[in-house]
Amino acid sequence: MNEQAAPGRVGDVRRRNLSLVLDSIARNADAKPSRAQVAAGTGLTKAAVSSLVADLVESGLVSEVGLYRDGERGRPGQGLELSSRRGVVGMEINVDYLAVGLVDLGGNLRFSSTVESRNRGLKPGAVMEQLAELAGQAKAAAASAGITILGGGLAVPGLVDEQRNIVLSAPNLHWEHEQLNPQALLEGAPLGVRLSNEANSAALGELWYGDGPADFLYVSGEVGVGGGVIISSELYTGPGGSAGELGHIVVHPEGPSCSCGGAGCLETFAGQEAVFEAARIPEGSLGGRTELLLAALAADEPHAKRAVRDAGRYLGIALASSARLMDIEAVVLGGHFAVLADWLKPSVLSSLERYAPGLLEPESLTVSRLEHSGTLLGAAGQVIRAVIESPFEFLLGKPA
Amino acid sequence: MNEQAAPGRVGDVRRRNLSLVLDSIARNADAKPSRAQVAAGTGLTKAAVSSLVADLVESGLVSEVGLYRDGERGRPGQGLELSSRRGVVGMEINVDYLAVGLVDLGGNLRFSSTVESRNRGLKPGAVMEQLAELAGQAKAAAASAGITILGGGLAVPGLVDEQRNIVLSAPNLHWEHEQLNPQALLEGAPLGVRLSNEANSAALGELWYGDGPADFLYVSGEVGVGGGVIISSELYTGPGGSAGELGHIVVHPEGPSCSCGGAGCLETFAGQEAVFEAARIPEGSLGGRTELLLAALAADEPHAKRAVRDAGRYLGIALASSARLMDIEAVVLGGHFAVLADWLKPSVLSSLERYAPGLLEPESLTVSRLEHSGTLLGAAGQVIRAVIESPFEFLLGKPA
DNA sequence: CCAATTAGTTTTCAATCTGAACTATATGGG
DNA sequence: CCCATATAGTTCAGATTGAAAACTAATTGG
Repeated sequence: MNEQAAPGRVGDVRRRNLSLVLDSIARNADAKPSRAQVAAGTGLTKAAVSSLVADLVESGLVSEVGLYRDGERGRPGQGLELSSRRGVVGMEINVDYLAVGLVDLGGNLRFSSTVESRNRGLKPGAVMEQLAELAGQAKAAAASAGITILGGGLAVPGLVDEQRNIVLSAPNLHWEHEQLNPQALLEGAPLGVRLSNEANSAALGELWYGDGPADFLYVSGEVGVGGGVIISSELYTGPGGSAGELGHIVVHPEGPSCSCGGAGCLETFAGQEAVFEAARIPEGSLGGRTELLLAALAADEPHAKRAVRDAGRYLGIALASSARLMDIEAVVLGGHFAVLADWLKPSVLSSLERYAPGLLEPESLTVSRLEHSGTLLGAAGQVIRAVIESPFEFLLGKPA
Repeated sequence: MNEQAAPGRVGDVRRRNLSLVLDSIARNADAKPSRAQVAAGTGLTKAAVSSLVADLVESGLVSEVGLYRDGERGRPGQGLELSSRRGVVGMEINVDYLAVGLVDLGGNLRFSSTVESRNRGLKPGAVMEQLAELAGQAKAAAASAGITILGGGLAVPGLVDEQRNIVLSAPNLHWEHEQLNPQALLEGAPLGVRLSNEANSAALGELWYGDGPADFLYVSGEVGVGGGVIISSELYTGPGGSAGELGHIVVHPEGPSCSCGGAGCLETFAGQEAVFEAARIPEGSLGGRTELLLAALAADEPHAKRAVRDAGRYLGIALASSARLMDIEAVVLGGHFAVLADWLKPSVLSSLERYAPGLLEPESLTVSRLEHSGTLLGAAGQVIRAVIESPFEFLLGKPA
């Protein structure tokens, strides 16, 4: 007998409805809905909602926030919200910085801190030590605000094995199959620390806390070119968990060889390194290469303009192919591409028009406004979503 | 309040378990499992399974097939199977033929019939009239075998709006936004007729009734180049339902313009028309263009060999990009590509090795063995799966 | 101050699973 | 031939849980 699905038990109904109620409170966080409003929104009866909310309040996931008098008549309701006294720590390792943020269950960034750090080539251990210091700051901030930390999310710019806490490959850090121990960053957090990919986390951040629609492709132009695919408000990771590698789509069969071993990849045309080089902005320039590039663009410097135009053209090709294959209807530009958006967008759009006319509307190509915090929010958000999706685990084993 | 998920009711548990039991019987069709075996396989108790099976038998979806004595001692079980007296009609409209098949719930092709028909440029009405004749044959076959027809699936080589029975675009038939009335093909079938895309149906046929693994990309080289993406044993259709359009991935930025309005699409290098032309096999050749091409390849004719090699090279590029973007781990070649596989595979593999080394193992590039019946089985299978996934609907309103 | 209105709780009921006890039907050794 | 053993399948009590309806609580406005 080959089976997979678990049998439905009577108690599953309650698990599902606990999640449904919690999700409803999360979605309507602005309204601080009452039990009656949650009942109307979910389709459950008031009686059922009362019972479910009682469990959620007892577990500490939901708080009552005083009376709520909005209507004209009748008894006022008790406003409900995800507890602001439970939080998750978002963390990010990137090529030239480290960052942490403390996010409460409601998705508010209550504390954050970033330090520059040239991590390329450093051993994971050394980087994790530095990150632990930052995590300590977040823990201190949580303690002084009376927030219990439930868990954490750690985003890295590479492919990860989430189950086993391994960074399979992060070429821009020069990491290859590195075992990490992210749990050590937050000793004692009941949900532990979840490892994730940077572009994927940024995409989720955009979905939950930015302007992302239910279906879009997030394009992250950090040192590498990464992507995150959101379908029906869920991250699409593919069977092996490494979907969204937009940077290694082949955009020219005679293109230069790529660090991935292939050739003609988008990253060889639109990666930061390729753009800086084509724009003739040497490595180690004083004042920062990005700033110099922006200055050159503002000054109409021809190499810079051409470099960005070409990057946009090939990005357009990759987006056209992606849209055909995955039926993508919207694109959000992040990272480096968000910074360059004013110069990049026109050539991306004209390239899309040439290679896939009518497929993507110009309005559906948007630019992220979350900047770096998007990745932190997304990394933490994955743990928050895990709580919202199965709050049952919290009902008995309540954290202090 | 913005909500989507439906609340869990107590009765949902039974709906889910009915499906679970039916699915277990379907998966283990070879074993004709007993109630006790289903209980062991699903994790439900014998008591629950007995009650669920009673409902399924009463509805006519499941039959008992005599005693089952396999063990050494003890009371023998009643073997269970999906009823062979309930069936679904699979139908296909393609550019140069029409086909129907009668498939019972167990997935056995009980009757099939194909006729050649040059449908390109014909009005949908004329084609549907011809198809109705074939459907009549299937109905007659069902009647004489005592099979009740529950519904049907109709596959067409183009993009469809499944909800509204519209063929949005089938360029190779010269159809554009055509309203069909597939229900008329099977008057009175309780589940109606479901419209679907040919490549997607073929992919599902491969998954359910062929050798397809749980995750793969099916590539259909009919007149156009189509694709179907299977992820975790489910068809990935994308937010708008048009995912898998492999034929219009851009494989060369300076490539020729394409019927889709774009340029450099895979179809302009690897579509049937492009291959025949490059191989210098003129339209309307006596003996069939495919047969002539195979003969030319067998005779080492240089234009033919080059045409197929180039098609393979560009197909390899498209597969490399697809694998990066969607994390695809296996590919099944179907249609024209299956016929040409012996000559095509080497160049596809060397192209993959050049553009995405190590990404796809050579063994994971396989060739479909279902041929045309794959599409019929897939089209019908979608209705069969719908029954397996929600058998509850059948419990009260039982078809005769 | 009371009618109207809305929030939330209590009570009764039905659905449905689990678990244990029970019945049904086979095999095989004495 | 018969009974211990084993396996299949059924019956029934018990627990969980949401629906529906009746009820209590709290507020506004005339």
